[in-house]
Amino acid sequence: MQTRLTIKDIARLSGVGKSTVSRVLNNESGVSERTRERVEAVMAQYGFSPSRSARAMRGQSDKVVAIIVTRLDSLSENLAVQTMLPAFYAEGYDPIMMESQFSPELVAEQLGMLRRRNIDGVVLFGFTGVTPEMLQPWQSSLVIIARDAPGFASVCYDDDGAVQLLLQRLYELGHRHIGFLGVPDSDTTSGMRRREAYMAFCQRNGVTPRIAQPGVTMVKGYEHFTDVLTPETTAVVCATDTLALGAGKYLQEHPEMHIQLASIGYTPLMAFLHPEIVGASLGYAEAGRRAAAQLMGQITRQAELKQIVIPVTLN
Amino acid sequence: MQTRLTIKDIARLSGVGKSTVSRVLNNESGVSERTRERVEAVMAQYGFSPSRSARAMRGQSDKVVAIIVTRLDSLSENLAVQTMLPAFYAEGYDPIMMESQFSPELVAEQLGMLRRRNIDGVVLFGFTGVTPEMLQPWQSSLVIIARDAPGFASVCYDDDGAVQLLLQRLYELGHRHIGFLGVPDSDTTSGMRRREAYMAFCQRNGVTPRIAQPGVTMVKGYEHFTDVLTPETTAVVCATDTLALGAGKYLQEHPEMHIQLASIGYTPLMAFLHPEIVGASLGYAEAGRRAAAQLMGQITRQAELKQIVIPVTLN
DNA sequence: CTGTTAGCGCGTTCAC
DNA sequence: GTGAACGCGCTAACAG
Repeated sequence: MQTRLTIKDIARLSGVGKSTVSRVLNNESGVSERTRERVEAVMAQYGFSPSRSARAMRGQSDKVVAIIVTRLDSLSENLAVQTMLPAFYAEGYDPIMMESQFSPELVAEQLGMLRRRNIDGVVLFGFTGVTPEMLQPWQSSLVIIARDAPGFASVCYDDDGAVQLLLQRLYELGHRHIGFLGVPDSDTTSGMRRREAYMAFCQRNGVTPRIAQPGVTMVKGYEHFTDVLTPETTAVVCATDTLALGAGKYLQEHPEMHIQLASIGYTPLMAFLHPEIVGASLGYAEAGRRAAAQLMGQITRQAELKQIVIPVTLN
Repeated sequence: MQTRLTIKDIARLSGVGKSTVSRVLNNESGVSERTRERVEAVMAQYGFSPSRSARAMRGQSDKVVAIIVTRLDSLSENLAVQTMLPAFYAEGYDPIMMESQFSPELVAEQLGMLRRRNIDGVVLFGFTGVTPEMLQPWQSSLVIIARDAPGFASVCYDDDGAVQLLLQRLYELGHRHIGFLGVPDSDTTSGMRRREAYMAFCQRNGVTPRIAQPGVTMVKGYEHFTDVLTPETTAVVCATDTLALGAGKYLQEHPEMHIQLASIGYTPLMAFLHPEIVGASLGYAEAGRRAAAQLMGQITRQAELKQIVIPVTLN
């Protein structure tokens, strides 16, 4: 591997000083149009690109951000990451990935390591157990997704709106006895918040609530589907698509039941297996875009720490 | 943010010279036990960690590797990445992620960018269209997964073995008329290779082959499932779990058919939806581990470019 | 407008 | 064994 050429070489090759090359590189003013063009031509010709490490050492930033997902095989998070990556690359930032596995301790450790590495920013997929304290050092260079924390930038999903949207649709379709298959309250957003939104709707519309919060897995959805059924029940809202898959399997095995399912989260898999389900999309892709944009704003322009809520859409 | 302390500070604080600290840092010999301990104590006390950028500038390596997945939402690839990440972190390497979206052009572009960035190594999830030529510059610091290329290190799945294992099992179960629902030959491994393995088995065992290769999606599996059926057919092998999900749905809607499904790839989703399916696991997690180990070996110890094949297991 | 100079934090000779 | 000096590629301050 031949030694890469440096800013000095470019300077020599284009007959100028190093600092002029540096100025051109950073689009600084104070360089005549002619020299700028000449230098740029030489750089292009030799395919020159400055050493990241050297710049990082002078400035502060090594232009690296971290994305901490809860689980690499979480479909929803992947959809968000998918839109994040190009956004980061477009700004010249390298995204490194980590997996928190829903462990607050692991996150604390990872954040520590990232701080020592002098990383520029972090996108963290939140979950129950991450406390504002552990995020404190990152306040100005962190965006948290799926959770909000006071004083931090965040991109959240509209749990409340999603539940309302689904219930309203079911209501319009004539359903008056609607059960709710949910996640335990220990999960703030997908658990408690969605349940509360359901209860609020019931109260407003004189619907008798019927709730079960068995867990997060397909199996739980399958086994506890009947928990939310009364003889009058004609529809059930599932708090997550995973639960909905469980419920869907139960219904498939009981074709006589004719219960309308609704679900927060609508994946291609669900569209294929259960096209009849009414689904609400939380806008993962959009969340990724917004999170990346927000973080870049904070890093490069001290943008204010906004709390963003992604609008829901019905499928 | 207060200015981080440097090797110089540590030197001053422990009453030695910079180079001694440097030696301790790199575990070099030629430092008395006493001073080493003293310096290490100081480093620990102040939580010192050397600047990556500065080291990168001196040596070659910035200790960054890239992982190029085809799609972020590919479950199989995620399982491999999941085991890769800790392996990289354990060696002090930061893994940055990219998505190729099955586009050879994109990969070429990404590899170019990575080369300019002076990245240490790449794990590439292969697919049809990536040519050895574009990988050439990376020969010594690349591991390709799911494809093999002559002269490159690779970690491959045992397509042949998986098909054989499944067919053999079905055969043992008494099935003699077994169809094959596959992926088009344009995909070398999951398409052609698996089909050929099927045909070879049929030939050896006097089974009449019955093949369809409609595509890769669930919908294709669903719509073309009947293509591989004859009145005698009692079992069907699906080349991928995605196809199997499609076929499974078809069977669920036709409970009278009683056809035994078998599939390459066995996910929790499938275990839940279709526990009756005979599945072969390709060993994604193991592949991730091996790939990371192989790459680290190549980078740090010029390990030879091995072509690794992960053994299949039956579920 | 442009070239020169001085470091950034670290690794690497060299002398001591 | 250990420290002082030098330079990596780049940016920032200062001269011209």
